[in-house]
Amino acid sequence: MITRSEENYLKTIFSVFMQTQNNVSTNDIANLLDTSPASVTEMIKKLQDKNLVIYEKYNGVRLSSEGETKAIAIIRKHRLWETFLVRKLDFSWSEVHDVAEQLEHIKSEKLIDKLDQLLNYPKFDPHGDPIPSKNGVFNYQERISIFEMDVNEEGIIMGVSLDNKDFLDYLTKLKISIGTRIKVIEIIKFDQSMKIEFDSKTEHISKEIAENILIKIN
Amino acid sequence: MITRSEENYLKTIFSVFMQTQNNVSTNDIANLLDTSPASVTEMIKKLQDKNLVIYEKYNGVRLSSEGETKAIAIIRKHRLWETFLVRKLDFSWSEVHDVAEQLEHIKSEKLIDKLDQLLNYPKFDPHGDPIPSKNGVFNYQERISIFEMDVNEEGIIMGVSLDNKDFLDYLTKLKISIGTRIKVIEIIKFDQSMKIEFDSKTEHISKEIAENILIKIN
DNA sequence: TATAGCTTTTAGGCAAGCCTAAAAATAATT
DNA sequence: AATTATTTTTAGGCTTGCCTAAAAGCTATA
Repeated sequence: MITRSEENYLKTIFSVFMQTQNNVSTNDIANLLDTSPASVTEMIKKLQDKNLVIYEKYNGVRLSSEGETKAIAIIRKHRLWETFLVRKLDFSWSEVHDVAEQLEHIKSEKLIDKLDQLLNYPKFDPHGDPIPSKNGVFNYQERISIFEMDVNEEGIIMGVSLDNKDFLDYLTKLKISIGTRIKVIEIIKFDQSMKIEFDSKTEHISKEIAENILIKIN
Repeated sequence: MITRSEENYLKTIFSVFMQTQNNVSTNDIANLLDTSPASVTEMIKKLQDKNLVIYEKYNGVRLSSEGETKAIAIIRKHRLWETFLVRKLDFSWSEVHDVAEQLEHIKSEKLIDKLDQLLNYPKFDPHGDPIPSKNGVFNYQERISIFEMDVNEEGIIMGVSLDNKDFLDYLTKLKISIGTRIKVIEIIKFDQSMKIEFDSKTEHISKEIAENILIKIN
């Protein structure tokens, strides 16, 4: 049996490894899980004993294939629950995270399969992140941030790269959501802020905002 | 913050007290929670420190009003989740218990309110037990078991008094569910088994089955 | 290459929630 | 009422998952 805490470690190791393709450091895990490096070392050893990670002292850690399977299953559950909360219970973009963080640890294969079915087998969650299928396959979608776009370029919003309440609330206020078609009107050299057009109106967004909104490419 | 374990103790104390109207004994709690009496004593002290129970050494325990509020909230969550699983995810009568046991500990008031709304504010769960409202009010329905009925008496099934997989699976096989109208045809003196009629057919059920099916009275 | 500065690990501790064994209190029976 | 049986509590231990402080190992820079 895998504990809730172990699941959180696996999820964290998975997502850092996805981004860096390198063994994940003790310190990084400690920061992300808001715990001490000493606790991380200890837990990694437990995960190693269970064959869920590959670990070498002073050299970081990565998931074994068994660990990866488990991590993907947790991510699948998290993203399906987020989708459920938004679609069926009218949660807003910014409210789903904490609740999904709890729901992702519920153990019942049938529950997740049925939830998947209820939601009609969604491929992306409300943040635009891919939901792995039951057999662990992700449906990637190449995305770039608005910040990387040129003037006059157009795109469809496909997700965000930041899961921060204030950020998401601001997007809601601007009425920007997944599927919104936008066009870059102007880039202000001085502060790299951008004027963008969508739904027949223009808005001015900061560099920080532009960097964290992702559009579909090609 | 109240822990999952504490929640389970409160729930247990509440339900035993409901049945007996007496202080609940250490041993009873230990048996129901499948733990040792020593652990129960220890936990009760913790709950007492948190003002959730009223406890006197060697004299059992009962809930404080604060503890009762918490217990009712957990029962509300459990029964709403059971209703959700059956109605929205096609779980059968017998499958919901274990999953609801996990889901009842998810902490989010909004989640429960929205779930309640999605299900259209149900008053009874799939076993026919009342779901307390947000402010803790139960909608009781007086019920008796089929075993207490006389020959030729009729009634509508309103619930069960046993949450056992084999029992519930058997009811499913007989196609007996909540709302089914039944009539007692014959009572066999020897083993107190009963012939009952429903949906234009007769079935023969044992005393044990009859005792655990509840019908609406009046 | 030696040393200063991180990072990581080890060592020793703590709270929660459980355990067993033994002691104390209560209940039942002779 | 005294003794036996049962229930409950206390005492001491264990595991999990966390902590801090100190030691050990790496890395970067003078």
